[in-house]
Amino acid sequence: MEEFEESRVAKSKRFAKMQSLERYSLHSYVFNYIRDAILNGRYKPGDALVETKLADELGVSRTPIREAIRQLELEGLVISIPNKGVVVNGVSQQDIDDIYTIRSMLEGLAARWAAQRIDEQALKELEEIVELMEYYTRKNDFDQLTQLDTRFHGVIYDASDSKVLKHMLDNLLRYVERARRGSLKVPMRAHQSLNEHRSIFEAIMKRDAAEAERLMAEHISRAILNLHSLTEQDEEKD
Amino acid sequence: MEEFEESRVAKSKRFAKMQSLERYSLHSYVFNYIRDAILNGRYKPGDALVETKLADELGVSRTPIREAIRQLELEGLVISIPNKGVVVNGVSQQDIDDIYTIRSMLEGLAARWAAQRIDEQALKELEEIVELMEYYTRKNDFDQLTQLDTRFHGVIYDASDSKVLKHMLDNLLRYVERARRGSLKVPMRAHQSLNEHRSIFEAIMKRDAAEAERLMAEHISRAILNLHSLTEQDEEKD
DNA sequence: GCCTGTATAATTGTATACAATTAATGTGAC
DNA sequence: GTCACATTAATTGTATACAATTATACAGGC
Repeated sequence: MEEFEESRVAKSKRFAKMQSLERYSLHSYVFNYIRDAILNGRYKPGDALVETKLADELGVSRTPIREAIRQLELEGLVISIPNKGVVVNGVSQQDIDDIYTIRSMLEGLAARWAAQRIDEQALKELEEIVELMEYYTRKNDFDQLTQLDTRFHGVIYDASDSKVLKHMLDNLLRYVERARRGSLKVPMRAHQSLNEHRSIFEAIMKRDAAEAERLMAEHISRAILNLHSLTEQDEEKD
Repeated sequence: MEEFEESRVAKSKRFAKMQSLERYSLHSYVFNYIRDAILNGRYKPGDALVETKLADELGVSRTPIREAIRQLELEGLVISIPNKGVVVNGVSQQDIDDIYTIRSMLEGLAARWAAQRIDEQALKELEEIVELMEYYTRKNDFDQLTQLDTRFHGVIYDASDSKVLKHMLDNLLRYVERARRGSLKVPMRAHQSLNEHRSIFEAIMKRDAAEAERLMAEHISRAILNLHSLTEQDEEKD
């Protein structure tokens, strides 16, 4: 009896370690695991997700697996057929293109509202970010630039002061995260991107909502164009 | 032993009855139940959602409750703090306004893509819907009109041929469902709405994507304006 | 062969048991 | 009184047990 108890404790310790720093609950860990697997193409569209197999694979019980699957279902990453199972839905290139089109509109809206509502402190933060972007663009530090890009847009989301808009944009970003990472890793695009960020910042500073919206929408559209030229190059290389 | 078994069977029969025609799983039933309670204001922002209490209230175990809560969390309707609990987030009037603004953009995009991609069959279906709308507008049958409105937009979502756009619009519609129901229940608005629907249909038929987008965006914007004038009237009444 | 029904296995759906964490309650020192 | 600390209760997190449904395999009839 005693041994059994201890083995359970040891088991739970093992997970605490596995999750390392993250003290989140298992279902969020499972959610991220499966989501990444789908977004990275390890789980392919049409693949069946069997709860017991996932539970074995991740070393957890079915309960957190199910919780995660219910969330993936809502995100549209999997499709669940009651009493039968769930299959991976995946994200096609067409989906990513659509997301960028949608993002360009919604980011534009965020910039418009931000221009109307931003306070001095957030404005100052934006300015700092742009300055740091200049610095790291000169240094070709793409990791820092990607982080700053995320922060720049994040500040604007917050400044737009719309819970729902921020929520939607956060979700969309997660979908294209992988695509985004590669996007800035081209010096020319980094320079162009810097100029666009500066223009957007200036429009917001001048409280020119229409201009901020236009520039931001263009900025996102250019990002997807850049992404296309990248993948075309990759295809040529292959 | 036998009695125990039977009581369990009886219990599950009871649920089959409770859910009546719907053969969905309990978690989806719970999800809808809590979502409606939040959207209707029965559960107010800040309220704590305790799993055991909900389980008692709905006569189910904690498992489906948890699955539903995880989904509500992703929708942003509740906020979950690990190991502490979840609190209702709710949907404010500002949120609804924001959703309409976002919807006007995304519905516009859907109309644009629909104009470019719709096939003859869907076009015919749209035409039929508009004709039925004329009929029921004359008859002042608001329930039928609301249904037709849903169908009209649904056909356009499908015709836009974008999985992600359709998914997002479906979600947005759920949020404002309650607001929408009241919207058409004013004869004048119904007539105006009919004209707008006809114009949108014609633009799509002519494959005029830009015009379809513009008209649709305006259509949704007018809906929220109409909604505002309604609530103002209500406030005057009180 | 191929349909059809039937037993069996696999899988999902739900409930419950137990562990871990957090909230509350109470008790003694000062 | 109130602070600190221990104790208990309430609640969430996870695992497991069992029920219900669906898929699979197989035998017999035609």
